[in-house]
Amino acid sequence: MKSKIKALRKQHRISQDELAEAVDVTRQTITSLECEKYTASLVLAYKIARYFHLTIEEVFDFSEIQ
Amino acid sequence: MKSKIKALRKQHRISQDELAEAVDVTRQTITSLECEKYTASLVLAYKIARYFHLTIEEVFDFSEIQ
DNA sequence: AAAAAATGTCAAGTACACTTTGCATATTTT
DNA sequence: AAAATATGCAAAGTGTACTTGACATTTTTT
Repeated sequence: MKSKIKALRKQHRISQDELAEAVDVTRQTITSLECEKYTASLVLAYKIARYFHLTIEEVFDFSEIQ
Repeated sequence: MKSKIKALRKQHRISQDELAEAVDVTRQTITSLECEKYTASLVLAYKIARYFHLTIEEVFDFSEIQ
């Protein structure tokens, strides 16, 4: 699923490692989300959105669903 | 994870079966979410929220995270 | 230019979201 | 009260989110 994670991360000038630690997953998980290898779980989506002070819907792109 | 799914479904006077069909999962999945057997995927959470014309954050309870 | 930090990827393993089928009980409708 | 509909649950299977560890390449810093 497309998302603004990479763009938000760059705006905040933090590495994948820093974001990973902040939301309590491995760096590999962040890489996979940014490269659209798979879709975040609901809880991880929430943690990432909250980290950037945004809503889930603001971070993830649901336009291609259904 | 706690959610307002059951309450919203009753407000809308639809069965688990109807909601399941609307969001393209089995009735068992809806039962499991309502009984907190597991947490919806991001995509399913979105579909359910959209069905009720709400945001994901309005339907699911993230207050117990972290 | 060299060193350090950041990123992408691969492979194998674990945990859990979701399916399918089927049955038992509860609730609603007739 | 009987019939129909709705709900809860169990067990076994599939797919995928996420982990771990390790390596190669790119980007940034010195």
